[in-house]
Amino acid sequence: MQTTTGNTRKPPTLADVAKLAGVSLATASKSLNGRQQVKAETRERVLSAAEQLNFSPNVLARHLLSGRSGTIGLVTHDLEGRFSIPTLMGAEDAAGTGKTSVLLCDARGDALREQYHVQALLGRRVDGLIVVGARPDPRPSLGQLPVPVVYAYAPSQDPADMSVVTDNVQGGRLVAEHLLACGRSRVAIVTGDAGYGAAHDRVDGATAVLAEAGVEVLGGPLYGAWTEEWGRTAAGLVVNRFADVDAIISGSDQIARGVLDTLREAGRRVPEDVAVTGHDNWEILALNARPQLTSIDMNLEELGRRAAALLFDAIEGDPHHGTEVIPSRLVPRGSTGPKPA
Amino acid sequence: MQTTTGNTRKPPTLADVAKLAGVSLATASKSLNGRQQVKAETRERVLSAAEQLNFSPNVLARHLLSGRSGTIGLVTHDLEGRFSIPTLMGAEDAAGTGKTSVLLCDARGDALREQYHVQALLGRRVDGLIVVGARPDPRPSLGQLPVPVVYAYAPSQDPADMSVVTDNVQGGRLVAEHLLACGRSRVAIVTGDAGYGAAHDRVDGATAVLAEAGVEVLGGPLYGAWTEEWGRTAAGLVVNRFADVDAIISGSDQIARGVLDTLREAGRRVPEDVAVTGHDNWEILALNARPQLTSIDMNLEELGRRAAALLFDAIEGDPHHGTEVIPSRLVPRGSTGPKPA
DNA sequence: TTGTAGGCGTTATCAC
DNA sequence: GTGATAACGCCTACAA
Repeated sequence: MQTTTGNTRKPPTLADVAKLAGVSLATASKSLNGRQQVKAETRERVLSAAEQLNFSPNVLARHLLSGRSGTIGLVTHDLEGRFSIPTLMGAEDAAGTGKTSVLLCDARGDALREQYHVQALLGRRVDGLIVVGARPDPRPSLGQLPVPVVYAYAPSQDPADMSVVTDNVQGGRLVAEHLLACGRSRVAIVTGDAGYGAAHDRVDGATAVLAEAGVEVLGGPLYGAWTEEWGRTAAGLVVNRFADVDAIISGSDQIARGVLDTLREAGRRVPEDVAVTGHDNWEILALNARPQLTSIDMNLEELGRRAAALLFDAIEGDPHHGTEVIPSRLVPRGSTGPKPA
Repeated sequence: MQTTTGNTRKPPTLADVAKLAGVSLATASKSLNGRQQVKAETRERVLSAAEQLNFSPNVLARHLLSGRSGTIGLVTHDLEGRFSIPTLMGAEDAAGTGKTSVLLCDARGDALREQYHVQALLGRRVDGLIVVGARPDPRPSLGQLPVPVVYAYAPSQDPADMSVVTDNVQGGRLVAEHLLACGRSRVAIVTGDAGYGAAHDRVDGATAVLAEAGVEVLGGPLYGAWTEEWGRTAAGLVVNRFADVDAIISGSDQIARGVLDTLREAGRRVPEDVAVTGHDNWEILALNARPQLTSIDMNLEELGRRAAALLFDAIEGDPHHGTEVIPSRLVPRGSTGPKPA
């Protein structure tokens, strides 16, 4: 580690390096940037001078010329939440590997705050913007901006925008296919708030597959809340009304946890008597469940990476349009399995 | 909303505004920055020109002069984790209100990646750095850097650095005081990995308070893992060995959830027979528990805000030193209450 | 009250 | 191979 004396001194500039190496600014620049038009020995001298001064080039100054800041803005609406974080990780992943950095803002679901942050980011001359929603329903477009925008998780209402979302319908299908493969035929669905498009999509995917197999959802899907409490309550309703239920599809892992609790207390064995599935693959819930929870992973990190990739394409001048859908995957665990004969 | 035509055109510059307003660069600058040396009417003209062009000043260019980038770097080691997010929110909160933005990097617990990110951030001329750890144990210092650094959640091993951490000892005390106030005297402790300093600190705080009241911890604290599974197992041990236990202090909310499950299945009523406390106040776990979980909130957002405040102080030339401790607070819920007579 | 000119740190384009 | 020099977009003395 270099012995940088003091905290306050301004960082060394290219001029300092050049002076120390006894060359001109131009030569110093070329040396450091690997240009070929400089003698090896000279380059050595510059490099060691830079090393000695602990020089790191001022990226901001570089931006003035290039017109690119090497920075993207990430506006999230759900920083404390479950869904934005993996998306954000994926985006940071895709961005960070190169030499673009991520400016993070939390708009907390407030359109005004969003507007404010977007303006601030534009002032910082970000090369592009990713907007991560809090829930998967379509949201208003930011409109025409001087830089490309990708909407992640929550798509833009404007089909001309770029959006990346999870495939909730397919997620629902995966669950149903899995349960059918397990030999289940008395299937109930317990899911969350009917105000969420995702709730319906997941139900639609599942019911479609079940219907093809001639299986009807017992009593129809039960909508409620995204809580364990509702899972417990709803599972009670199901068990009372359909004693021979052999599978319960839950709209989220939280709901599934509640379902599992009620089943255990009702003396139903999982998965022997009743198979249970969750959704989201929230490991803190899924892995700690008894038994561990079969769930749908929405591949949110992949979604984030994809969003970043689309954004970079657009920045490079190759914009896509419309909504891209990231498939989910089933993560089978102990809460499902073949139905005993 | 301005009708910005096209996606690709370069943003307008101050020169464009000046030209449109028919004034010089300097006058345009003064007008936009509220300098007094310009006629009201002229200012109007400039402002409306700026409006018309949808001009937003290039903050990066401004940095070249001021030497400040209006940006801080946030290096986290636990982006997917429970603890860094609220800290990050607090920091973003404190920063975002002003006009400094946050550059986010996830180092994922890897020192090399951390080093890399720090260099990248320094290249971007951040005004300061906040490093958020993944676990509360002391970590190696980054050493002398050209900008101030604050270590959040995980303190630096070097006392000359600035650190902000949670008060785990005090958290432990709060729990013990609460349980004593509830009239409990047969108290067990179930906590996580003994490799975590936080586990010991919380235990120490609790046992100290209990000892003062003449209460010993039944069988001594049980160390294990930060999982529900261990909570279930350990609670089983406790109940078998100490039938008259009337309180179980859990080292985390996850553990507490496991404890609650075992107690319910053992036929113990909570809180009547046994009071249970958690730690972390992870709402997804605490609020969904039966009954809802009394827990310790570490005030992580406050921690983040404080870290940012310390950083800003240091940036302004008023650096603090040493480790600042943020007190926790008890959040009482249904899992604790007075012991019935 | 307004305009001119220099400089912030870097890179690219030329001459040398 | 190397070195002046002109940008980039903005701000701030200073001059007019």
